[in-house]
Amino acid sequence: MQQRSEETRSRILESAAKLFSERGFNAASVDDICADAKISKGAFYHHFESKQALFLALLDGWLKIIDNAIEASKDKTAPETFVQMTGAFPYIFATAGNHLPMFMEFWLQASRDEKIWQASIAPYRRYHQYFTSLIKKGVEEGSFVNVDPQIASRLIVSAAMGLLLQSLLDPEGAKWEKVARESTTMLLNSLVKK
Amino acid sequence: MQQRSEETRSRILESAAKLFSERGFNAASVDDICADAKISKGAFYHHFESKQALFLALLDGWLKIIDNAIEASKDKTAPETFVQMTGAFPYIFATAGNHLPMFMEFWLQASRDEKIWQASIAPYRRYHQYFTSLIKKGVEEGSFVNVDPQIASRLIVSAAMGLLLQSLLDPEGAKWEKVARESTTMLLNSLVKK
DNA sequence: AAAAACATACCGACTAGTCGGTTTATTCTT
DNA sequence: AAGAATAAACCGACTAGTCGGTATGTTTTT
Repeated sequence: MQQRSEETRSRILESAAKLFSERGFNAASVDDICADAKISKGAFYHHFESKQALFLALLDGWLKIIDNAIEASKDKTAPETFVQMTGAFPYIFATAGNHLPMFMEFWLQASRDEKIWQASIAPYRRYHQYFTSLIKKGVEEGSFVNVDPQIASRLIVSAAMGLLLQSLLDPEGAKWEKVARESTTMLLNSLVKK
Repeated sequence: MQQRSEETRSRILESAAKLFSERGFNAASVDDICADAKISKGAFYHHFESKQALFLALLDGWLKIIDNAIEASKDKTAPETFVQMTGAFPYIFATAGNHLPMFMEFWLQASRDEKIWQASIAPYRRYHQYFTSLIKKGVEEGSFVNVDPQIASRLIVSAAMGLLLQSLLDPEGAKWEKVARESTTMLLNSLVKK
C-alpha cells in the first residue's frame, strides 16, 4: 500500500521544514530529521536522493503557494488588488513566524547554490513582472499617477521583502501587521491620482 | 613588536569576511580561514576565543560603519539628508557585492543565536529611531506632509533592506543603484509638501 | 629570561551518504 | 481462496571524511 509511503514522505517534509527553520540547512542533520520524523535513514534516502533534493522539494511547495496567491488576484483593477493584498496581511503575518525562517534559508541557499538559485529566482522575477504590469495598467486606466511602473514595482517588492525580513528578525519590535497595512496605504496614496 | 600581531589579526578578519560571504558561516571552516590568511590554527585561537567570537568581531566592524554613516548626516534638514543618502548609493552598491552576503549571514545567525541577536538588533533599532525622528522633524518644520513618522520610517527601512536583499539575490536582475536612487526620489516625493 | 605570538599534531564529536538485509504490501499462479 | 513470487518500503550499522577546538612545542619580541 502506498498510503504508508506517502505518510512517511510527508512526515519527512514536515520535520525538515521545522528543523531547517529552527537550525538552518547545515545545522539540521539528516539524522536529526529522521529522528524527528521517527523514520530510519534508509527510509529517508528511499524518498529523497539527497539532502539538497529534499530542500528543493520543500522550496517547490512554497513557490506554489506564492503562485496561487498571484493567480487568485487576477482580473481585478489595480487599486482593488492592493486593497485585497492588504486584506491578506493578517494571514501572512500570522503564519510568518512558522514559514519565514524557512524562507530566509531559501534565500541564503539560493545565493550560494546555482540549482536552488535557478529554482527560486525565476518565480520571484515573475512576481516583479506581475506588479509592473499591474501598475502599468493602473497608470493607463488613469487611476494611478504617471510613475515608472518598473521602479514602483521594485519599490513595492522591496518594501514587502524588507518588512517580512524585519518581522522575522525583530518580531516584538513593532506590530508588523499594522505596519504592513499602513505602509501599503501610504504607498497606495502616493500612487493613486487624487 | 605588536605590528605583526595586529596584521595577523586583520588578516584573519579579512579572510573570514571573504569566506563567510562566499560559503556561509558553517561552510567556511576555521582551517579554511587559516589557510586563506596564511596563518596557523594556533595563531587563530591566539587571537579569537572561538569561531563565534570572530563572527561577533566582524559584526562589530560592520555596525560601526553604519553608525558612522548616521553620525555623518546629523545637523541637516530632513530632505537634505535624503538627498545625501541618495548620493551615497553608488558607494553602497559598489561595495554591496562584497559585504552583503556577509550581512545576510549576520541576519541568519542573529535569528538563531541570542548573543548575536542582541548585538545586531540594538543598532538596527537605533537606525529606525533615527529615521523616525528625522521624519518627525521634517513634519514639524513643515517640509513634509503630515504622515505618521513611525510608519514612514518602517517603510523606508523596509524598502532599503528589501532592495539590498534583492540586489544580493539577483545582481543582474536590475540596475540596482538606479532603482535605489529613483525609489528614494519616489518615496521623497510622497513625503515632501508641494 | 619571560612573555607574547605563532606552528603543528592531534582528538572526539559529528556528518552525509551507503549497503546488505528485513518487513510489509501487491500480484500472479494454481 | 491459498500460497508462492515479486516489488516497494524500510531498517540501522557502517564508512570515510570534516569540523571546532586543544595540547604541546617552537620562534619572535621585549
